Amino acid sequence: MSNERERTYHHGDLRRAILSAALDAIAAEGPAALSLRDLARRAGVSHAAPAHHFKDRTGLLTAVAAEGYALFADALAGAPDLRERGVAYVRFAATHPAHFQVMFQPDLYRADDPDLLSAQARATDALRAGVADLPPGGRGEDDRLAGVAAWSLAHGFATLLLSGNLSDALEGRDPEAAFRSLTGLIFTPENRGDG
Amino acid sequence: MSNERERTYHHGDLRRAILSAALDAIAAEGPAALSLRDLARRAGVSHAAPAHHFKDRTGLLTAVAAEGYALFADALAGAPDLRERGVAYVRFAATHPAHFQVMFQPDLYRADDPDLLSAQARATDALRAGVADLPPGGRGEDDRLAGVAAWSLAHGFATLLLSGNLSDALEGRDPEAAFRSLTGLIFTPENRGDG
DNA sequence: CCGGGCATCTAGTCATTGACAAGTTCTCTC
DNA sequence: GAGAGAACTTGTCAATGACTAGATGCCCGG
Repeated sequence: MSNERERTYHHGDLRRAILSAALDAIAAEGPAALSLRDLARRAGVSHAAPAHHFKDRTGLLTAVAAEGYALFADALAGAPDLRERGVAYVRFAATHPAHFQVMFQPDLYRADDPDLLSAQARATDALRAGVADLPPGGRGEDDRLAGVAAWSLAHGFATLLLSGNLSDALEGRDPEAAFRSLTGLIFTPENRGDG
Repeated sequence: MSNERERTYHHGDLRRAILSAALDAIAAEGPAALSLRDLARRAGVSHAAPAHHFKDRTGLLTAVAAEGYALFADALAGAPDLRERGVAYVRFAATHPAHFQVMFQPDLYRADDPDLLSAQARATDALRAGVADLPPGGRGEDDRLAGVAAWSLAHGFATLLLSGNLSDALEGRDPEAAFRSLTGLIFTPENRGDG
């Protein structure tokens, strides 16, 4: 029960410790720089300890992606309308950069992992629910394209933000607020979907 | 002068051979899976040969990014108006997935490389030129936001496309065409910038 | 209370890789 | 035709991911 740092044989919650350290490392230097042995050192355990919880380097990244999609689904579910869902999308990326980065690089993890799949499904549902209250529509498959458009806008903004490509244009402005007013430019009154 | 595969001591054009092999590998398995030694094997040279041309693994990826930005600038420059520039953006991503992937992951390469910087500047100019012919504007800094919006839309679409997230929504439709009609949904006549 | 079973972690090893150093072979120029 | 330098090779080292076998401590049944 050593919740303290009393260095017993059993760590207590090594899985979470490794995951958190991984998130820090990814946020700081990208997923490529991630080293299992380094994470083990930071957690004060042997070099093979992480393997027990995650099997693999890929397994660790799969866990990151799964957790990411779960948190993502929660974040999206809390938003009232399409616009705020977009804002939540951007906010999630800004708040959980490591998760976000891994989630959208499928070559980093095992896409067939059960935990990942269910979390991913929840997130997809939340996303689709947001698109559902788009303009009246009736234009057939254009509705789907409109969903893709909204998704692309939020995703592009989030991605560019994380890669540092928006720092010039935003000049220190709050990204979230910037995105909110940005949507105001695009979704003019006539084709706006929210209240 | 052995332009043939006559296996002389000097390869002939090893730099390009390594670069091309790298692009293949990245497109197939992502930048993380890239191995200098593997590229050397494919090119039929010793394991240290790539280092002479690229110094580093990071150096190789820097070269990829630099070439990418150069090609990107060319691709963007050819487009007549904002919408077509967006289409060119998407087309570039689809045509040069490896370049595109590396370009927008700055933690993979050396951002202060001279060649990279000049190519990047050219691309940025081409991008800004596209935004210049946006709606009449007069709304002050909203113009900048509108540029960010257009960029986000194209970038998000391209990124989601490459990560395979649009395959469901597009159902085999041509991504380029899909993006084109998508822009038609957003840029309604009144705030459309092109002819 | 205690003994076995199991999850958790350690220690040791191997193949692979990136990076570097030093040497070899070719080419080009003066 | 020699030497200077570019292009490539060989050899080596530390670090890493992955695997195996073994040590440790917690928990549950008797």
